[in-house]
Amino acid sequence: MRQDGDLISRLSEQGYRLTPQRMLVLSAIANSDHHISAEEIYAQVVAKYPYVNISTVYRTLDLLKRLDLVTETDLGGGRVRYHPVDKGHHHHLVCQECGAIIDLDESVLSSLQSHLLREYKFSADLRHLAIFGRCTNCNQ
Amino acid sequence: MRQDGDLISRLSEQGYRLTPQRMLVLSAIANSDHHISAEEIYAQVVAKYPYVNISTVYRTLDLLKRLDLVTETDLGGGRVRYHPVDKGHHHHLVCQECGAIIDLDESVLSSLQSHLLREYKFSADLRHLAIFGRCTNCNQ
DNA sequence: AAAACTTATGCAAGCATTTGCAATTAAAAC
DNA sequence: GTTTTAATTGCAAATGCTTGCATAAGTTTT
Ligand SMILES: [Zn+2]
Ligand SMILES: [Zn+2]
Ligand SMILES: [Zn+2]
Ligand SMILES: [Zn+2]
Repeated sequence: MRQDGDLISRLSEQGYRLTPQRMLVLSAIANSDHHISAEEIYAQVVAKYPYVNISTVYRTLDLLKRLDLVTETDLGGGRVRYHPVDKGHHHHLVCQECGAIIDLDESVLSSLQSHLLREYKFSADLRHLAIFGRCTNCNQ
Repeated sequence: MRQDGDLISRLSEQGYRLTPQRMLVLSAIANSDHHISAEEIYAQVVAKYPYVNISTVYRTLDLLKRLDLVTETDLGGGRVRYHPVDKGHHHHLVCQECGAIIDLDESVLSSLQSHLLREYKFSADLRHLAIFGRCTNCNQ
């Protein structure tokens, strides 16, 4: 289990207030090793501090995205999932049929990244992508 | 302006009913050359047939996706957009800062596609993708 | 330490999309 | 051509997420 200290210090360095709500959201993200959803974060936060509103959770997530501290990825299942950037970059293949998720090293997309930068001068945000499709089993 | 005949015949070939609602949704998609949203489709449909519900539009879009006749792509702006598959494959680079959209030939992702198939036996659905990031102007 | 200003939160309403269910419509069986 | 069965729709409610606005909490200025 990791500390959430680095996330928290990054926040205060940038001049944002360290409210109890924000600390709890940060904690929930930093201490989760899978890809956590807003509702899971909210449940953890509310357990310790009952008067938090889910919109505060979403606003904190928004802030963390802007500061490049967490990524937001649609892995299917109707809700978006969050992951701390400093826990390492990778991607996922998501089977639309059975829901299976295959993990991918970040290097798989690095040649695409540099191609887009070279040919289109476009700096693509490919930090934590989900690519949908069909796995072997489900592809007939 | 294209005919919607091919979309319609594909539907009936597969044993689905050609209800007025479906015909109007199909028409709206086939006759739009940009990437049309559910609400734009709904507006066009309602103009000709006032008693249609937006959930029917969404259900028809769902059907068309399952039959591989339209793609659904998030190009930003808070609503998803639809495009007929038979109007040609391509992709987009979407600037998160200014909203600019750069068009991409489908070939840009074909080596990724074959890499994923070869190495992971995963058949990725890369028919109409939006890649987010920053354009030259907005990248400092 | 008040006053003035800024930031962050809670609440309620809103938005895009989905879902459950009962009513309608069409196709199939008799 | 009725009855039976299946597909499709409309409606209302639900879901995940966002936004506007007034209150609250924290900072800065005086
Ligand atoms: Zn991941
Ligand atoms: Zn699968
Ligand atoms: Zn397109
Ligand atoms: Zn831009």
